[in-house]
Amino acid sequence: MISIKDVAKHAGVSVATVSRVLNNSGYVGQDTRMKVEKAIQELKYKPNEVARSLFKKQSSTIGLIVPDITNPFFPELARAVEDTAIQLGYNVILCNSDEDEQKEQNYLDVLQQQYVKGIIVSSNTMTAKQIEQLNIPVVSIDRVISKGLPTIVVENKKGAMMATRFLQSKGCRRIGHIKGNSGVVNAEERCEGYKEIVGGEPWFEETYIAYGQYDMQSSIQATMELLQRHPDIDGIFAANDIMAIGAIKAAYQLGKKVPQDIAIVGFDGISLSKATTPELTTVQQPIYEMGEKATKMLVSLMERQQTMDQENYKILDVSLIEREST
Amino acid sequence: MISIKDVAKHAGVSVATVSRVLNNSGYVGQDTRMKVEKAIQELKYKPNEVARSLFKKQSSTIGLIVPDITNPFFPELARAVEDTAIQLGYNVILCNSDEDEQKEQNYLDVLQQQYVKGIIVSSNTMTAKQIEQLNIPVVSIDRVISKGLPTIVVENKKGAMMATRFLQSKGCRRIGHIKGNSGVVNAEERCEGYKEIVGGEPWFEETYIAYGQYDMQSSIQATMELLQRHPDIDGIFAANDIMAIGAIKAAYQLGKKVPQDIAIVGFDGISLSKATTPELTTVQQPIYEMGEKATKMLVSLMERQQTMDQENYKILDVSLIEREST
DNA sequence: TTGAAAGCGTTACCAT
DNA sequence: ATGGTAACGCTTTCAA
Repeated sequence: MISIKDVAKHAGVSVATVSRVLNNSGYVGQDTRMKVEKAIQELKYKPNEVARSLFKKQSSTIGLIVPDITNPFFPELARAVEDTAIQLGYNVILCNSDEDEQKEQNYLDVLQQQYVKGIIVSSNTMTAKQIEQLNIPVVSIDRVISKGLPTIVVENKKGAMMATRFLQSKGCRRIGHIKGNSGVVNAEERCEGYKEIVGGEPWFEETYIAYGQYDMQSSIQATMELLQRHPDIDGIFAANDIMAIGAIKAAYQLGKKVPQDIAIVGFDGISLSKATTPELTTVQQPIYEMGEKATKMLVSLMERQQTMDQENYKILDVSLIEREST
Repeated sequence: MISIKDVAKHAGVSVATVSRVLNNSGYVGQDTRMKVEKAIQELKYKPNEVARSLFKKQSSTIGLIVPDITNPFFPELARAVEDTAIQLGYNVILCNSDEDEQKEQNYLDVLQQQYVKGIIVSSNTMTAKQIEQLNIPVVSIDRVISKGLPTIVVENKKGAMMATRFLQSKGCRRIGHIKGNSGVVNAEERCEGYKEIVGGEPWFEETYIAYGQYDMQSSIQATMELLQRHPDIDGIFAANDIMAIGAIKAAYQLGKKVPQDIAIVGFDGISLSKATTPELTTVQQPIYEMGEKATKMLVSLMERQQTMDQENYKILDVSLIEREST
């Protein structure tokens, strides 16, 4: 690979000068600049990012840690982050923590060793202390880690309330909930929202809540059990779209028609929610916007532009999209 | 961040010695090694990957370039690659080329500048020449770039033939095809397989082929047009699962029942193919195995273990999974 | 068996 | 306005 030295030699100047035109810092004469630029062109020189990073103690890369890349919500988010990052001159390393604390810590180490300049993370095991030790900007997305940290989340509780209330308005009398992973903030919040609406109903018991894990398989299982436990259920609010799709499947397997016998609402608004039959009624998160905002927030933190504290904690709104499953 | 110098000082030895125990290379006395290891533990030292890469001119990272991360096939593949890479001591940078030659080239540059040690790529625009210039091992996955390159693909044509023949065996008399992106190798192969079976039928015309782009939106559109053009179609082979799901949607919108009025087969076997109603009959690719094999192949190339040439071009088998859409 | 020092490709400081 | 050079953290000769 061709280095700055080669360029310097080719242009008949010192490496310092080449470096200056590269970063346009310091003084460079008009014609000297021309000569150097010509040399760069001719040799097709590309600065070595590794050497740069070593010196600067930071790279032009940001890390993105997601819990499960096979959940379609995260590729959509990743896509937004990547687009925005590229546009702002950064690359992204995508890491899949698999909801595993060990793996997560490993990736944190790796990213730090790679001198990433900042990290966007969706995690429930990570602690504020852990993040401080990193000594680089971190933005939490989709899941709150701590009130003090830069964060992009949505109105989970409100969205859940909207969904549940909507089921009521559709005439549902017994509404069950398929909850996401226990311990995950947004799963808890969505569950709270659900309870807020139906918790006071005379029929309500905790057994109307089934425990899934934000994936389809667990949801099918959980829904089956739920519907066998309470055959009178005529409405289900699932904590994410993939689980809602699983719930639809489970309902069919038990011979129940959606939405005639049972109405189902999801959460997320992944593009797949339009792909099912029936199409899924869901609480739409502004996924792309979340990724975009998080990235911009991170970059402005990395570049230490002024950022009012209040600007660093954004709770985005959600909206209910009525489709065929209700 | 704490460096090798700190460790050396703490252990009362030279940096050279610390480096030796780190890489266990060269001679290190038994007790010296102990001292150093203790120091490493106590200081929680982690070698700086950037500095290492700079010296070695290669990092312990591999690149993975996929055309579209929002197509569920690729996250599943990425997951397999990542798992395997980690296990073998490598990290992966995931890049999304968006089927865009420009972006692809940009990522190639970036990866090279980061001294990645190897790349796994799914591309149709990349040329063998382009890859040679990289001077690092590259494994092509899912799409053949050139016969001479290390490659992992599946029996696309055979799979397509199986799918089409299967539709015939189910009694379909007019079978249409939703093709993937024009110019993409596997889309062409799957189309060929389809034609191989029905190309000779008296009813067949080119207009039984509709042009999609491996995503749902384009497929809905294409299927609509196809079914309006040929209302007699009672079977559709879609070139991937997402398009098959789109085809199901389109059929419903035109008031046709699947599988009663029209049978539909997909290709890929993404986990979502089980999620639809009706569940999708599809040609299953061994997705995880593909990612795993590609990664192992790449790593063995990177580490220059002996690799018989014949071992570097693998065409994996596919299998038809019959479910409810046929 | 161990240490000193050169070098990987950059950048930034200090001279000139 | 330009060049020389130390330094970033590491590995690997070369000597001792």
